[in-house]
Amino acid sequence: MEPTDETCRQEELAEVMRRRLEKLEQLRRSEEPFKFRFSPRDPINSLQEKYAELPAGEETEDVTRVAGRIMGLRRHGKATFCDLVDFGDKIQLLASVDGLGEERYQSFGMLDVGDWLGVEGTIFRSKRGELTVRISSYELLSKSLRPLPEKWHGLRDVETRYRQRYVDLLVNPEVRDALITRTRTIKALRRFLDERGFIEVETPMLQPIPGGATARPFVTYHNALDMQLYLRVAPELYLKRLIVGGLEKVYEINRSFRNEGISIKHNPEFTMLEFYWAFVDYMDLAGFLEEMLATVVREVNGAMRLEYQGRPLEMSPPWRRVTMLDAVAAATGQEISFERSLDDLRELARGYEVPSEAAWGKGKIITELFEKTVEPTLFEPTLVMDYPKEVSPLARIHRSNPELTERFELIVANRELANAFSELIDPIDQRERFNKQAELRRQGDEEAQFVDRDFLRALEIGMPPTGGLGLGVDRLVMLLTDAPSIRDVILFPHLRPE
RNA sequence: GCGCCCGUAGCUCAAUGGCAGAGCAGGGGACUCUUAAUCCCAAGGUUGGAGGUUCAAGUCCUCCCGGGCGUACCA
Repeated sequence: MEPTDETCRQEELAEVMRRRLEKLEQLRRSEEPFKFRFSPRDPINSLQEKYAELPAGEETEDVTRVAGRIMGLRRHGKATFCDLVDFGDKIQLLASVDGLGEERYQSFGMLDVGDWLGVEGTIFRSKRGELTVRISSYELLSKSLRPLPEKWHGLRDVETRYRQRYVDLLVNPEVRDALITRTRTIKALRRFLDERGFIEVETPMLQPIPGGATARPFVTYHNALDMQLYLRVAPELYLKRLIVGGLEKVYEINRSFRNEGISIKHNPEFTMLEFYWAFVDYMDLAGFLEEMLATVVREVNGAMRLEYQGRPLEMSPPWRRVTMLDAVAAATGQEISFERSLDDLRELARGYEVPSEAAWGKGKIITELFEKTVEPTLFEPTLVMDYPKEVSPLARIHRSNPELTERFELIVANRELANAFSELIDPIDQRERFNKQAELRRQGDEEAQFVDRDFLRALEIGMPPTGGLGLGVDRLVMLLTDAPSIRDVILFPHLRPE
């Protein structure tokens, strides 16, 4: 983009901007309109706290320096009230001929809503009860050239909110609140794991073989190495290598990328927590997950009861546990087991508008039936236990049923929030599972997993019994912020270029 | 991908197929405790883009661009 062209075009289009550019030029003749610093200063929230008890109409001699963005101007001839905001906190300023003198008051009139301003003055509380700084001196810190959205209705246009998140953040406080809830959630997760001896690590996002999830990857290219690379769909296989390497408790909170459709629940890049813990199995993980989320919800939300999209959502453990087979049996009123024939199950699935593909086995059909008939009914937290082997190529075979794995998912508000299993540590079995996936891939399944020979080599070195868990952080934050869309908890959701 | 809906001034929104409007912001003026300040005046538009139907299109039709929701794939 050519800045001059863009500026000229704007000049023709927007009178507001043309006038501000003129002001800027005029200012440049007497001062630098983009200052280097304004320090020291008092944060506005600290002043609001310090003077919370100051009664209306009461003056102080206390001198303060504050800096922030002008979010409102109310001019009354020889006095002007001004709303100044820093980090979301507001304080009122009073500029007057009395306080500034004719000349400085005159040039105060050059300021616009949106400008960054630094002032010095004394604190008082106005007759109407507003904490106010009586300005004795001020300086423009940075000139704003574009107008902000209307003060009352704000910025509503969804597209503009996503594209110009910097404006959205200024005028829609709930965006800032959601962002803060997000960082508090992630900090609470970190603290919980750190306190229990987990080590945070970072593993490759650029991977020669994308593994750890059944999903289509993004493809990219490394010039110097002349090779294709993939953006990771999960950190799983690398974290498990670390377990092999003797790091017995590891976790990573970071982005993964999946080349799939965008929806209210899906962004192409999303944040996942994955942790791996040696010597425990999936039953241990189930209890640990309950404790972890209970702790996080209590820390971030205060109470264990949330409200999500108009419905009460009780997060207190213990959560309901049900096996996938029992859940599907209950939903269909039929006995669900691997004793039934493939055709039989296929016929049943058809009855629920689940058209099964030729390559699907019994496990896949049952899982699809689950997603169609059960998942939409699970609002309160539910641990769905024992997923079929066919759809779980990295999970260990169930100790009491070879068709199943020791795997559970946590479903909350009709969506998958976490996924965990007793890890498959048998290299011979893992090789067979990879080969099966490779076969599906040859048959055209683009989401089937790749054979990762180095990962197999790691398993052959020897991996201890391990439990591993992945948690969708964005989705957890959605619950905690009552957000209908994942875009509400991601600062810059993916959009097509303007 | 597919289906439905939306796109009008900087922002928020109006306008039976019949002269494109309002509030806020911005401009000029009055005003020294206001806070959605108030009052007076003036200005602001290629109705997302390109075609078409019509005496006449913001409005109807086709295509394109962007967005939202649903659906499919998935966490």
